[in-house]
Amino acid sequence: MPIIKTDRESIIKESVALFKIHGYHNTTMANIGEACGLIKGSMYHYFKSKEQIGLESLKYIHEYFNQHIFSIAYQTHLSDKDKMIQFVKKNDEYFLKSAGGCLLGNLALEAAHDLPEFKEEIVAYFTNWEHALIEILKNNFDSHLSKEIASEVVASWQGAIMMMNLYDNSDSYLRIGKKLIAKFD
Amino acid sequence: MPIIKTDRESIIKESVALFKIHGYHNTTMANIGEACGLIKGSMYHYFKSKEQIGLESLKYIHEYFNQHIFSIAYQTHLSDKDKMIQFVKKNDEYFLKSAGGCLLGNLALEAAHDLPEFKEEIVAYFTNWEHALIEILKNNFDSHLSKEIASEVVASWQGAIMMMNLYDNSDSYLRIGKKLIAKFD
Amino acid sequence: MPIIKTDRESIIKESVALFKIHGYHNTTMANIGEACGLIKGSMYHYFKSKEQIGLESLKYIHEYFNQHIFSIAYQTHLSDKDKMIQFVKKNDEYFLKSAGGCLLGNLALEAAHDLPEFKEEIVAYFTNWEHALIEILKNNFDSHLSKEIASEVVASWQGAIMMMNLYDNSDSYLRIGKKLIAKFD
Amino acid sequence: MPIIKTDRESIIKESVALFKIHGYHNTTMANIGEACGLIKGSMYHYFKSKEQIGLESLKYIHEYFNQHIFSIAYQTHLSDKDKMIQFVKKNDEYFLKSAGGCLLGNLALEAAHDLPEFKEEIVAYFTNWEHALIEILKNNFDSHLSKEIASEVVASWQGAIMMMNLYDNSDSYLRIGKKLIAKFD
DNA sequence: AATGAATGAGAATTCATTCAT
DNA sequence: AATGAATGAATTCTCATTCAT
Repeated sequence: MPIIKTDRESIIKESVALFKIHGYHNTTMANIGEACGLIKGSMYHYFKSKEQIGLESLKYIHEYFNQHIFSIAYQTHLSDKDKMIQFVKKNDEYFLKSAGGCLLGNLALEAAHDLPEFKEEIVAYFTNWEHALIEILKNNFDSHLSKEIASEVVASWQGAIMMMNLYDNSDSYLRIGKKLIAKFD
Repeated sequence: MPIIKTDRESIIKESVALFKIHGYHNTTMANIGEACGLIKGSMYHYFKSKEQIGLESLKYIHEYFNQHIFSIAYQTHLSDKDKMIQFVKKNDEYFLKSAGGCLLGNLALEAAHDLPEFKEEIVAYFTNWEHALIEILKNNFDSHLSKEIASEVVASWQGAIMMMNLYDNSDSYLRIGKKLIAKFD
Repeated sequence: MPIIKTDRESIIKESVALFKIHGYHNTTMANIGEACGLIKGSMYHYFKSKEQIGLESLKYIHEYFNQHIFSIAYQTHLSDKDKMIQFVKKNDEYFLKSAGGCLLGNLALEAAHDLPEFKEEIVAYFTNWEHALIEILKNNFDSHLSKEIASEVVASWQGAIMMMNLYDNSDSYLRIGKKLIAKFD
Repeated sequence: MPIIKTDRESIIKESVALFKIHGYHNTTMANIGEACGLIKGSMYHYFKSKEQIGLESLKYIHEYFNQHIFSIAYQTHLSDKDKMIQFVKKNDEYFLKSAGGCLLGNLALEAAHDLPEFKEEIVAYFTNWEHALIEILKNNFDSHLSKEIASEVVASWQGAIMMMNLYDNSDSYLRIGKKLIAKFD
């Protein structure tokens, strides 16, 4: 996993914010530069292309989820229910706070047909998300059902994030996590 | 409302296909022209701008759903269960056949922040979708629950369509419709 | 001199109005068509090119001046003073009524370097104007002075028409004619 | 006001020359670029649009006149007659040397109706020109007559510059200045 | 005569990228 | 590391013109 230096990291952070809101193709190197207090040409000191910035942005967020959210599923000192509570809590914190929804979800549609490296990262992200949920569910649901629930939840969350962005209302989104936790009662 | 003449309509159809797969900003007038057997400049005979093509593409699909899918909810000669069966059937037919997922959903992520007219149309589409579902549900579920189910289903469907596009697997997507019909047993 | 048919003439009239206000290069065939209630392609039934419309517009106005204004100088039944009074009167009538100034003067600058046929017509127009004035002046002023006055007056009138258009004030313009008539007292 | 950096200034200078000869609408960004030894897109490094180049070209020449010609009227160490002699001399130098006539006058005809910012600058230029002349005249002529002479002279000069461009003959143009100076004898 | 459709060249503008300093 | 300048390709859009009907 890429350990990003401070300056590269700040460019990535700004890029993530811009890509989430405006999309990949509708964000320019000049936009990113402006957000970083640099001119567009200076970005090429840190990244060899816009595509690399895009890809590292995806990896950066993916890694964030791996470390702070998906990892919860693999902790040994928590009960399954507590894992799920933590998982949902962290997930909600991230998506309620972060304007523009889910970077990987947003770019999924733009990238699926034209940017294979992006697609690969995005697929891996959603797969890891599902695996994490399966890990929490597997002791309480059989393997097949766990998989079903996991993929349903990931999809529902993504759809709900999209709607939350359109309607500026988080009720539906939050209900998904609540129902998921309720499965452990 | 948009009673489009044959030629305008064929441009819109090609545009819809391209926008769904490549996104709005990553589809050029030259791409659209090529798909229509015209040169790029000729499109301006029919539409005053790319943005107008985008907006009419959204309206065209929205209208298609109004006429062929959402309308099922308001038919008087069908039972609620049969309405839902029909609704799900038509929905599935559309999304399984049509490459690239849901135009309105796809553009929601790209355009929500930069193209307010697009956003307006997209919001109206999802609202109509929910209203149609509520109409089918309202005799069997109380008002509040109907709304909840409807918005959940729309979001889940959108999320599932996104995943179907990424994973090339329709199982999760199809399960949503099945569960919805099962609510009437 | 071209005897223009009714329909050609109405296109020319609209074109004159548009060229005066917007200039030659900034007036499109579509603009002209719209003003005539035709589509742009239909103009090619009457004229083979935009350049021909431009040239005939110049000739049309030139001919108008020949017939209605410059001709006054060559009438035999009027005194020189009365000729000048009539000349100034007709001139004033034309330029006060017609929005946008002098077509030939306006296009002079656009055409002088890039449209030699236009330039030729424009030069002929101003030359005829001067000749007419010389004709009226020649009995009262020696040949050299008549020429000087004539060319000064044409230039002053053109400059004043330009200013009248910018400032929306006809005082300076009208003074030129008055002074010219006063030369016969 | 426009303290233009070297490179911006050289683009403006080339643009002025092109606009004077070919007009605003008939000069392309590619023409300007070629004259500057750049490709058309590179101009956008210095100016945000063609319109901005046009407007700055007008301001540049206006400023030139303010500093080198109009300013003569407000100098304290010269007699009125000497001011006028200097004024005419500098004016003549400029217009005899500079191909294509008066930028502000030329664009007045093209732009007055479609580019309000251009018109504003052009009006201000001619107004300053008149004010300068009034300043020189006011001690020898009453206020009303000074104004009349000034506006007549500006208009005559503009008309004469137009004719000088068409006929390639500066006699009439030069006579205006001579007569103006003679008023002080 | 007139239209609507189509064209091809070219217009202004954008943008990722490169490079000398 | 950072900048400002420059590039070349591409993008949206315009426009005079042609042509089949």
